[in-house]
Amino acid sequence: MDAVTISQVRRFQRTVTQRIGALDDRFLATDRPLGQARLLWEIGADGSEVRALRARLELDSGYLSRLLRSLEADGLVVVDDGGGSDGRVRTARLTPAGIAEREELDRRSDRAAASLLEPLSQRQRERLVAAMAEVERLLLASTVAIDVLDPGDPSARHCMQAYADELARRFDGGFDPARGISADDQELRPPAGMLLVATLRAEPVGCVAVKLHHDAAAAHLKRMWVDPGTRGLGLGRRLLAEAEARVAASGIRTVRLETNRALTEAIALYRASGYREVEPFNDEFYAHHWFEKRL
Amino acid sequence: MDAVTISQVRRFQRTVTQRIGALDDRFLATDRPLGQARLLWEIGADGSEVRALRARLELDSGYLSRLLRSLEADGLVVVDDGGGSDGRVRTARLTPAGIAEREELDRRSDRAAASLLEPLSQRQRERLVAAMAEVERLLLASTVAIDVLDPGDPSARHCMQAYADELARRFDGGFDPARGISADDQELRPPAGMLLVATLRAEPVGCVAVKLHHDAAAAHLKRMWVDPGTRGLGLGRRLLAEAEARVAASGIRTVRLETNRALTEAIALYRASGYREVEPFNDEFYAHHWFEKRL
DNA sequence: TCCATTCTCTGACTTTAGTCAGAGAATTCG
DNA sequence: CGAATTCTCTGACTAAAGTCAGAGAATGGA
Repeated sequence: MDAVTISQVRRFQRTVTQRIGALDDRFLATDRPLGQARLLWEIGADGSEVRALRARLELDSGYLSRLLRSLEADGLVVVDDGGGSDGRVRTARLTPAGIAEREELDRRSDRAAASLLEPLSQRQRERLVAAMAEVERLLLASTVAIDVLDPGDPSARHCMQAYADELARRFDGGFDPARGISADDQELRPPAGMLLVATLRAEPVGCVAVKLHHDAAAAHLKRMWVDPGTRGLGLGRRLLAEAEARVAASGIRTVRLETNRALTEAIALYRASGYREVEPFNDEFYAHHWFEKRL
Repeated sequence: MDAVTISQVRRFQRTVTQRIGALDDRFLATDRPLGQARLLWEIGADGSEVRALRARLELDSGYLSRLLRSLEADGLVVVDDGGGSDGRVRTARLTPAGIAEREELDRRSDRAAASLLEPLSQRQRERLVAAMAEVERLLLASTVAIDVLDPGDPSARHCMQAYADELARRFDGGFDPARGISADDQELRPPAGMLLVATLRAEPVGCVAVKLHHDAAAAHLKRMWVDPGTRGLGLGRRLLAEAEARVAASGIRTVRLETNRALTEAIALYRASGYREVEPFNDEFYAHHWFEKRL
């Protein structure tokens, strides 16, 4: 990769960690250690399952337990089985004192952020905030990982369900998967096909299914979905490119797909990615447009 | 300050520290603790005075000493009196093994930066790098502090010297301070006047002198200088605004200044900041333009 | 010249962060 | 139903990071 680009990224890292890290130290520093403060923050006003905290903060379970004990000892937190169905899972909740301390942290963070902006002119502030939003958006995009998952995987199921729900909402007359061309689990397991799932911090945020039809000349894409909350990150394009790369790796040189006229942004994506509209090559009930791309 | 703006800054902080911090951990992690690795890095290929390291990394002197001892024990560093004139100051230098390890850290950092860019499209990379450069530039700008310094202060002297050097370089026929209107130390100490100095991480990067003339109706600005390396950060504008605020605070309602035609960017700044060109109000040898602003 | 200051270093600590093994209760899967 | 797994917790550690006091040599200023 371009050396100038990389050195810009590293310079950014240095400046930002210095400047942003310094704020953390100066403002968040109560008499409370950073680990406890972070946990206090992460529990939130509505409480959190201990299990979720462990996942979000990526902490050792023993260590987390001890942190909770120390917050409990200070009267900021109570831990109980939050009335949930699973008797193993415990829930941490802030006491009024805990809420007060969390609000204090909040105020300090606000002041820290304000102190960053304070020396700048109005115009500079606007530009900084806009550039920050852009950096954040693209860093988020670069955090998304795309992997082949088994269709039975919970993340995969979540995507399929979300896909079906969205189509049901957007199609005139709803969507019934049974009426469309199948893409059931067997067809999406290698070597028959595969399911690519995009995940952002362990949350599934997009997918695309590939049916390889090794006997036929063309692979077939189905179940293309991107979480509405993560649109604009170029995820659709990445999923498509990843799928195409895998198809090409299997020796097939043509990719086909069909889509519904309601899915305007998908259609735009296909066109922009080099897909040509072709005559119908199947009788998919929900399709209005058929596309093909030579790899 | 605007709550939306502040929350954008805080969201940025969270995303960036997560994403950038994770890279640190995953890639920089040799078998060497972070503190040692940072120190190794900071010593640099040419060595550094221990005193300078302490200042740059803001470490306790005992702690730093111990870190140096452990790097020395691993054969990566030697500490000696670097042949300097001050026998108390010691200098740390990397051994060949130390240089090799530093280069390894360097390669890992490069790889970390590359891994950040890798999932993105070419277009996204370009946008990310551009936005990073903008954030960095503005964070740098917001790091600059402006303070009133005594003209005898080393930072103040540095600015005055840099100012004179620059004029000597840019004026046709050079610059001799003795031929211009005076602005000597006595005139730049309260209450007669003051000297504002902008510093970026303890480095002086700009200044402006204010002569108050309490008897007269107008204050007088002189010695406006911004370090060439930090131009484009809006520093000139900030210095000017700060000076005007101090003038206003002393009850004076008019600011005057004169400048040379060679200083085109300064002239543009004065105009953009609301200064009107007026008839010559003094006989400054080096001046071609005279400006005035009502506060 | 002498006194205060600077610079580095060592000794003696504390706190924070984190790891690992395993136990006990609850749940899920075959 | 029984076995495997999940979830939380405690005990017993280690390593890293950092603090504080003070000593000894070198330097600078009155």
